[in-house]
Amino acid sequence: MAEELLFEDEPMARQRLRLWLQMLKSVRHVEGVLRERLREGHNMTLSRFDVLAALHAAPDGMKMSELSQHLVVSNGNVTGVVDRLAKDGLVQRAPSPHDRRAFVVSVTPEGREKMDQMVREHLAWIDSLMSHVSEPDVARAISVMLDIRQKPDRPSDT
Amino acid sequence: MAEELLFEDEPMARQRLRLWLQMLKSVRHVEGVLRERLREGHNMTLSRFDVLAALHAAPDGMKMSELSQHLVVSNGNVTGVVDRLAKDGLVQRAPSPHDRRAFVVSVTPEGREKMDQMVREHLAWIDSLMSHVSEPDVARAISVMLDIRQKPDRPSDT
DNA sequence: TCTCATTGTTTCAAGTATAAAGTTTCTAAT
DNA sequence: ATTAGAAACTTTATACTTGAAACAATGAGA
Repeated sequence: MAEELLFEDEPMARQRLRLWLQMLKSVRHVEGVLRERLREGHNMTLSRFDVLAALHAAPDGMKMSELSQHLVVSNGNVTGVVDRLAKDGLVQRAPSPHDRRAFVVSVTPEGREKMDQMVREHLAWIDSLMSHVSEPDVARAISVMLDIRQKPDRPSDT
Repeated sequence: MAEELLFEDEPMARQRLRLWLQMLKSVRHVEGVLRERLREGHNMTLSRFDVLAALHAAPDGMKMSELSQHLVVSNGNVTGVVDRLAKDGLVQRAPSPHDRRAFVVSVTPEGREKMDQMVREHLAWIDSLMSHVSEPDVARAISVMLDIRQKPDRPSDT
């Protein structure tokens, strides 16, 4: 079988692949650092923190489905993490007043108190981990991340 | 307790946090697409693919520990994934000639044949998913990802 | 040679994650 | 008012992932 032509510009494709691999590595690196510090300092896991942080920033709570979309994880995942957080008294589920299928999850006072401090530390950790990234590079990288989530216009994508 | 001064430049810290959150979302988005396509098209999971791809690019194989460092995952994780890949006949473990504690893992002929095609498709998927990111932005973003993994020089980091 | 901290790997328990299937409720169009 | 389809959520099975503990092998220094 002859070599098929799959790419208009293969060097460009390879460069994009390089970016993808570097993104993966950097995300895993930062996650590792965060995981360790949350565990050591707060007896907290990263996925619990992610859920708590989203709720901490949402004064009126969020629906389960809003949480899973915001965090880009499955519904079943959110169900499990919220279950554990609720068992620890850090979040609470309330029936949605408008939709009897839905729940509004929110941080409890205890959870909020814990998070006020943790969110602050987390911000400092991220700032420090990214201290080598300059202001214009941060802005540019944010816009690249947003571009990646645009729908692709290439035919090879469904 | 009075508000402590934790940041020289809090707006900059918040901007870096924004970047971090966007990185997380984009990585999870791309992972979701890759996961689905690998499952539908090749009955393959993403973590198995990641290991296979690393080995596919390493003609002489890799040690377990090299794999876990390269992929930024734990040793125990690699042990499990390699076990499953070996059971499926896609990779093989050989004792290291230089170190009796170590194994050299490599792709089997069957694994290589499968991967030759899959790697090509994977490249096309990534290229398509990132088609909105221009050449200079890709280059810049790669360098940002590398910067993130430099040791931080700020005091708040251990 | 002995010793001992380190390295390479596996094992295990607990937690995280997905996909698919199931339940209930909602909505829109008859 | 009925009904079909979609949406919100949970449940289940399976797989992944980590951190810590265990073990053997290494290597550097006494």
